[in-house]
Amino acid sequence: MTVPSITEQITREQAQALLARHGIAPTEQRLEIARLLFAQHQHLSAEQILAQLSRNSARVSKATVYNTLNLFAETGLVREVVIDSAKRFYDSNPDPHHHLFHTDTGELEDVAPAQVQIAGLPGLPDSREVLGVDVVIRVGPRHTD
Amino acid sequence: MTVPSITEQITREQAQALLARHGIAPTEQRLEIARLLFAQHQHLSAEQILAQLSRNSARVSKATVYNTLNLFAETGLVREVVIDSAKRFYDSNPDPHHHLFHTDTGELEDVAPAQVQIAGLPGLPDSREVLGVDVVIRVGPRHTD
DNA sequence: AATGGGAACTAGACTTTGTCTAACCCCCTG
DNA sequence: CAGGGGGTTAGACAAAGTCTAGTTCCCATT
Ligand SMILES: [Mn+2]
Ligand SMILES: [Mn+2]
Ligand SMILES: [Zn+2]
Ligand SMILES: [Zn+2]
Repeated sequence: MTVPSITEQITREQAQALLARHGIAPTEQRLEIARLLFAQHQHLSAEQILAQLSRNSARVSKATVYNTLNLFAETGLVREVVIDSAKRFYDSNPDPHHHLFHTDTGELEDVAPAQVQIAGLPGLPDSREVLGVDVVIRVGPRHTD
Repeated sequence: MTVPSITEQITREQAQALLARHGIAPTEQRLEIARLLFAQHQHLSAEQILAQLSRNSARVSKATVYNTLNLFAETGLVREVVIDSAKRFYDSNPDPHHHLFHTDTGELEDVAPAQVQIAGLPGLPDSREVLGVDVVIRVGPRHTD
C-alpha cells in the first residue's frame, strides 16, 4: 500500500481553524496529522499516516495517531470508512458522499451522493434516528463468462 | 456478544443441496457450519460460529471455520458483511438486501432493497463491472439537543 | 519563583481477528 | 498395496488497534 505523495500542505493556521471549528485543542501532533490528512480529499489509514509522518520526521507515536484519528472521527472532523475489515480509512472529504471501491486495486473513489437515492427508510421509532448512510459500490474487472 | 439460540435446524440433506448448488464438496464440518448458519436468516461472526459449534460438541477447528466461511463467501453461498471493521459477519440471507446497523446494540437488521434506489452509477469503463452495492444505514438513540 | 493539576504524549505490552504452516487423515485410484 | 489429493487440525504467526503507566508540558494559583 503506497502513500500518496503530498501535493500541497495546508497552513498551520488553516489546520488550527479546522480543529477549532470542532472544539479540538490544537496540539503539535494534532496539527501535523490534520495538515497531512487535509492536504487533499483522500482516504488514509492510520498506518499510512504514521508512515508519512515519520517520513516527514515529525515525532508522533502510534498511540497518538490512533487517539487523534479517533478524536477526529468522534467530533465529525473526519469520517471513518469501513470497507476492508482489516483496516480503517479516514476520509478528509467533509461533504456527504458515497464510495466506489475497486476490489482489484484497493482504491477508493468518491461518488456524488446525488447518484444514490434513499427512497424511504423502514419506520423507525421516534426514539431513534439515522446517523448516516454508507453506500459502497464494489467494482472490479469484468468477469469474462 | 451473544449467540442467537437455535430455533430450528435444517436437515443434512438440505445443507448438502445448498453446498451442491455452489459446487462445494460436502464434508462433515462444512455441513455442520451450513446447518448452523442457514437455520435462519442471520448475521454471524466466525467467533460466534466456532462457539456455537463447540457448544453443540461438534469437532471443528478454528482454521476450518475460517477456511469454510471464506469458501462459502467466494462461491456466493453466504455474503460477507463488513461494518464493524473489527469483525466480519456472514449473512445467510441469500436475497439482495441492505442493512440497518444499530450503533448502540451492535445489532444488524435486514432492509428490503426496494427502499433504496441507486439512481445512476458514475460511468464505468466497459472493462469493469459492478460486483455489488452495499448500503448500511447507521441508526442510534436520538440525540437530545 | 515554586507548586499543583490536568491534558496530552509516549513506549511498549497486550488483545483480538484472521492467516499460515506442517503434519496428519481419509479416500480413491492404479 | 502404494501414491496422491483434498480436507482438517493445532498451534505458531501476523497485523490492527487498545491499554497502561510513566513522563512532559502548560498554566493557574499561591
Ligand atoms: Mn465537519
Ligand atoms: Mn447463492
Ligand atoms: Zn470519501
Ligand atoms: Zn443481511
